[in-house]
Amino acid sequence: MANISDVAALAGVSTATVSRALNGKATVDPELSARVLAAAEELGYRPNGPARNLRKQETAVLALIISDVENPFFTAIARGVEDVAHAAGYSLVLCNSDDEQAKEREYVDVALQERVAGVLLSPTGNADTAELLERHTTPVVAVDRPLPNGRSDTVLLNNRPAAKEAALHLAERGYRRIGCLPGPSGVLTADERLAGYRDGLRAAKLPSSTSLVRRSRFKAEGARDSARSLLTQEPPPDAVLVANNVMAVGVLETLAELGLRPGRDVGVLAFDDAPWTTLLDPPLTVVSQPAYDMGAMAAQLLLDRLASPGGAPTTQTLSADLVVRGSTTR
Amino acid sequence: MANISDVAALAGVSTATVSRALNGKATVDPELSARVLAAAEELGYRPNGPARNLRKQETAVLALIISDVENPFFTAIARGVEDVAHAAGYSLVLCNSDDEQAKEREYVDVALQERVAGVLLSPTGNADTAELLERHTTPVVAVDRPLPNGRSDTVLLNNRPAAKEAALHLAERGYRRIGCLPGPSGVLTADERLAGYRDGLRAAKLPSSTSLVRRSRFKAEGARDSARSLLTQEPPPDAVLVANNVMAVGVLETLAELGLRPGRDVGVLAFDDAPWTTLLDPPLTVVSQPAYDMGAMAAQLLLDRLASPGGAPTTQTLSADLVVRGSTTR
DNA sequence: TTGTAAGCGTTATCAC
DNA sequence: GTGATAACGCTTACAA
Repeated sequence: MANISDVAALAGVSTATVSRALNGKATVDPELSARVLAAAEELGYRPNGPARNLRKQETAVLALIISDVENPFFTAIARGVEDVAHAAGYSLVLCNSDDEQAKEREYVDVALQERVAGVLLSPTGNADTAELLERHTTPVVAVDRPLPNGRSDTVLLNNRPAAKEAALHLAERGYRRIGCLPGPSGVLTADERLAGYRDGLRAAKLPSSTSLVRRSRFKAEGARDSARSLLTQEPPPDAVLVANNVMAVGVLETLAELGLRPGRDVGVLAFDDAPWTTLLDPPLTVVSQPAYDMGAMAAQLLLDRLASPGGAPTTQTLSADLVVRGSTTR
Repeated sequence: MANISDVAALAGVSTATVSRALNGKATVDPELSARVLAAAEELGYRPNGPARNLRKQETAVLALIISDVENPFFTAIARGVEDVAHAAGYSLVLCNSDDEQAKEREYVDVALQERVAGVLLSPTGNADTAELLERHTTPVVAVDRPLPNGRSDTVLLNNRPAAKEAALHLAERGYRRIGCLPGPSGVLTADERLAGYRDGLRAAKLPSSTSLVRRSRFKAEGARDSARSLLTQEPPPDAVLVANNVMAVGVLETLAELGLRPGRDVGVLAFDDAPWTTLLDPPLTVVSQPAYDMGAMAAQLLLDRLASPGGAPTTQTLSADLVVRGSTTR
């Protein structure tokens, strides 16, 4: 592949001039500049990224490490990040940690090695990763969940109030034994949604019981098992609050298997407003998270941090909206 | 950030020895090696990627450029690619072209500049991109759609027979005016699905008419408009074949707005088996594409090409499965 | 087995 | 306004 010397030779100038011309520096003769551009075009010259990054000690690449590429919530975040990053001249690379601490660790390692300008991360809760990032100077923004040590810019959702509102809504609709599938223990979003759910039950003066809660991974598979175990006990719950849209798929499948109709037999309320939620019969009542905005805001925070490295980390908390549909109507 | 000289100084050896120790070369004294490892650990040393890539003239990174991160079909491909790449020691970076030729062009440019080891691409049909890639030596594999010039390894689906089978299924179920939303004109997958649909109508001796076809982007929005225009004409179609799962969302929304029930009023059959298709009432009949396998196969093809650069490009074609559910039962 | 030093392709500093 | 040249941090002959 052609390098800067090839271009210089063809244009009959020095490599310094090629570099200046190609980077649009003011101080270069228009005629030479034209010759350089023509030569570069002819050779299909593309500057060597690694060499440039090495010399400049910086890259125009951001890394976004999310826990599930197949979850629309995270892909919406990715779009938000990408639009803002792109507008500022940064490329975005996406990495999928699968909610596994080892994979997350590995991708953070790669990002640090490649000296990306900054990292956006929805942390699995791996303390190693947090420590790793803290020891290095690469700016980090946590999205959706905070880093264990909490010493970074962070964009969160007000999970606890949102879950409380959701539980209260179920209570108002006349459901009396409300179950909850909050997601995995130890993940803050899950723990907060569980706490909010309990807040709601308390406020509605409904009995709270551990037998109404099942922890599982944020996956359809785990939710299927949890839902089956929850709904086949005696007495069964008459409603269920589900922590995300992927789990909601598993829950709804289980309801269908058990011959239970959402709303009439069992109230169903899930976090995340996926595109298919309105297609169901009855349509799904959801807690809609501003995923795109969370991504955009996180990217902006990172760009700000790159522009002015000093200063204390900030935490932005966005609000979710309860969108009432048919699955919470008896 | 600590560099190799810092480690060398702390361990009391030369940079060469540090490099050899850290890269597990055999010829290094165990005691020195231990000292190096300890020093590297203490300093939180992480080799500078750009410097290493520059020196070695190679990277262990693959780029996957897909046209829609929010489409489960493409994220499933991404998982297939990632698993295979990861097992072979490569990192995967994901880029989202949004089905826009300019963005695709830009990401290919970035990939070439960064000297990634190889590129996987579901092309938008941009001839520029194809030419760009051809002029450089970076290996490329096309997934789901071929490159315009067709001179690369390629993994495809047998779209035309699959669409024909789908159309025939609708005919067998007694639908007589079968419409089609094949996706954008000029995109091969869309054009092939349209051709297969016409094959099916011909085989079933049903009338084919351009008034039964609406072209649009592979998006819910476009499909909504197309479906409305298709279904409100006189006489309306009694079934519709939809080219992907994202469009299917738009079509199903439109049916609901028009008060039409899938299956009974209008037969609905869509490409892609998204997780939510079984939750609908009636559940959606689909053409299930082996997306994960397509990704895994494409990654393998790329790895093979990296291992042995010579040889003619191959094209692998996978088969889709018709999964019959309720939306094609009257 | 270890160290010295060249070189990967850029950009930036310095003379001219 | 342009050209030589040093430097970025690493790996790898080659020498010791």
